[in-house]
Amino acid sequence: MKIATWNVNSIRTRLNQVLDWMNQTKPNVLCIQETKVNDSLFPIESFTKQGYKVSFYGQKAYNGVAIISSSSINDVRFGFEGELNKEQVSEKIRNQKRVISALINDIRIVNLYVPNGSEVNSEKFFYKLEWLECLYKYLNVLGQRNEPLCIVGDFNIALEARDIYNPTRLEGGIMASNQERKALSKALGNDLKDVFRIFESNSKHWSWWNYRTGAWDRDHGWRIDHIYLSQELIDQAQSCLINKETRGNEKPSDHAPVICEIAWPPSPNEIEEDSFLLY
DNA sequence: ATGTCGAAATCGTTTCGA
Repeated sequence: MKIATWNVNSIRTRLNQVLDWMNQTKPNVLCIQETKVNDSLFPIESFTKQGYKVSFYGQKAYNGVAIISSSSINDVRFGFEGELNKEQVSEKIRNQKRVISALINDIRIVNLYVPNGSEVNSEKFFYKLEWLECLYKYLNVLGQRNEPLCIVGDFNIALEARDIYNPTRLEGGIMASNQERKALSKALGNDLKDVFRIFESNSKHWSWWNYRTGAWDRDHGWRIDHIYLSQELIDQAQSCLINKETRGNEKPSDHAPVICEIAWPPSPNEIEEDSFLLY
């Protein structure tokens, strides 16, 4: 099973690039962020024509998330309020459409667009920290349900020095501050693992290059798009790659897709071996 | 400090967010 995440920076502007990439890559599930479109204007048919189902949670101009899947999409939940009660999610958090989740092949897929935060200690920065505290509560609820978890998205945070092209200069700044890193690490807890780091420990693997400053040409990138898996899925993970070539397209998104492959559902053989190990 | 994008409103240039 191939699960991918991609911040497309407007699904309508990027539609043909996304369809081309899907045609080449054939993901089972593609989670997209920054769709920047009202639900009534989402280009549903472009995906259903290719045999995919689609669920979305969007708004005009900003934000917006969607799940596109070849298997049926079940128990779709919108926003943090899909799991938390109203007192736990403030109105300003509810107003930005950044969270959608669903059960697909018995995996709870969560698609996130974490706020950018603008500058450390700005109003938007504190919004980001509040949002991450909500994420912590949200993932706590999910963790109690015994579903295999796959949390993907644009996290707008590089958790480690090796995830940034110039850590000396950039650590401590937005997307690499201690406050953001601590808040995200707390939200993720101990069970969820960044599947990319299971297969690749070196630096210089990026998923985002700023449109400004010739970042792509200089390879000045950040790895801020992640796929986190709970243990039973990590055990079945086979690969995790960043398709950076899409960043070289004409009129590209500033983000590249990240895709992981998981042997799922596990073969009957493996299930037997697992139960044997219990004895 | 700034570069470039995408979308919306103020409709052709400006503003916001990233």
